[in-house]
Amino acid sequence: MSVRTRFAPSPTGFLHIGGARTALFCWLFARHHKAAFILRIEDTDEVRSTRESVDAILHSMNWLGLDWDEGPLLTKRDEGWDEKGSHGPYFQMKRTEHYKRYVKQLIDEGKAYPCYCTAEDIDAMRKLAESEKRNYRYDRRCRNLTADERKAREAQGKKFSVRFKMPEDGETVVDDGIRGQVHFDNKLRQDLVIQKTSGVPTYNFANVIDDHMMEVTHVVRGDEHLNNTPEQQQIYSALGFTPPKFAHLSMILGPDGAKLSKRHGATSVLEYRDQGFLPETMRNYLALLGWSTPESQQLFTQEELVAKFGLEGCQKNPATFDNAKLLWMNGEYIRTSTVDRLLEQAKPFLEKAELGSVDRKVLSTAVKLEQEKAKLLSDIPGLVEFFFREPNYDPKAVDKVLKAPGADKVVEELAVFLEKVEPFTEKSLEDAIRKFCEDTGRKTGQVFHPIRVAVSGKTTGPTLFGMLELLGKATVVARLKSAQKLCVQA
RNA sequence: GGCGCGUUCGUCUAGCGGCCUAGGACGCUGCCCUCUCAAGGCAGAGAUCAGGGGUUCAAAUCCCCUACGCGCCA
Repeated sequence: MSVRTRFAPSPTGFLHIGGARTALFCWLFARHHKAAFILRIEDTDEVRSTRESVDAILHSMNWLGLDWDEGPLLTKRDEGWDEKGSHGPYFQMKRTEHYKRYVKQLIDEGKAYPCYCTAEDIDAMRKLAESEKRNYRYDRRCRNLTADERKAREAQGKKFSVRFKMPEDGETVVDDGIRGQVHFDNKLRQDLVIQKTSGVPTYNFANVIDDHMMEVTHVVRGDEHLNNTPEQQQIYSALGFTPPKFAHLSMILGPDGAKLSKRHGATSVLEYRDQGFLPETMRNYLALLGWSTPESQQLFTQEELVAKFGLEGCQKNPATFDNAKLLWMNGEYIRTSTVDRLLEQAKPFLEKAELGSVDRKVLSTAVKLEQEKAKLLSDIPGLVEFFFREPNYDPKAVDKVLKAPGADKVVEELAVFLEKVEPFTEKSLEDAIRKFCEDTGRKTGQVFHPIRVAVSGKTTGPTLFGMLELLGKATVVARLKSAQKLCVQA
């Protein structure tokens, strides 16, 4: 049988880092096994589900390069999303008839039952248990009602939820792909609600029906679902379905050890994009959060990731998200990226800095000169800006370098000297300026630094002569001249 | 509170009974390279493997208990 797997997010918010990590692992698992990868939207939370969230999830996955074989299409139309795949629909709210059918089947077979207890009833039971210092567990008072008793309640117009009958003894063993066998004592389990009074199925039920109907063979999901798995497995067998293989991923924690959340700063995938991270960085970094190879390899191409990924390498304990390492990795990817790709990825940032329509060739060379310094795509505009407009003189740089003794003379003399350098290229500039140092008896540092600051406004920057060449003679000379007034000591 | 999961450098991790005086990566420190900044190279600090009991000739690795963290249910 062919392998099929899925990612099944609830559209109750943007795709956060934890969700993205789960999506990535599902996707890697699928691609590694050449399996079908399904994207299913679990929108049964009528209150919190939004269309914006669906959109955000779709676009986040698309940005990360996680493509799916079945599920909603990326672009939304007025009436919703078109879908692809033969096992749809892929929105749970479009599948309610199936859930109802199976709920009915379970009731008819005596494997589930209507429960007429109201929220108040449940609350009272809970309070009582608390006052008696007992653990609350639904007392199953509706489990064995006779047909007449049910009729009577319905005649009173009582609404009901539907509960699944858990076995009263024995144990349920979950054979987890990451954790191994996990044993659960059936006695201690609840009769899970599978359909709410609204008629909408609960997560744990819809999930089972869909995974079965979509012929999912492997479920890779977050740790928070491990505790629901015994109930789900019992539902599978009550329905005569073969359960899929489960694998539960550990959680991702914030720097303080608590589950990663909004108060830790950026948590949405798209926020990382907007900060200037490359999708390949996110993919690579997230893959390393809870997964590793025996060699502890750090950097992977997309293909390597797919080829090497496996559940064996997955960590059981939660991982803390580390921004410093993420940043390092992004620098790594920026450095090894082609300039063209960088330009394309940095486009929104360049446009924002009004460098969107600047000479492409100059920009390309400027980016190449500065590439190794950028940690974020959003660093790029600031690094190349001075090639296109008058520099912002950093006061510290001016104080330290231009106001240094003798700097004024250097700047003044060079404005004249560089006028004569021909051709105005990196190589001949270096030769000429070095010779200038020699002839005037100056150390190279005494000359190089003032030029740099006069021309770029900063003490840091790319290789001096390459920078001068790109700037061009006219600009260089003009800036040296205008910088002379900055050299005057107060 | 019950149940479940987890615990190796600050962080991500390697390790599946002897190769461990615990390896790699990020970060940190220093040196080298050098026109600055980066990048790169080299070196270094950093983990009594949560604690305690076993099992074994031998345990980070197997078993038990405790502590702590997290999750689910309530």
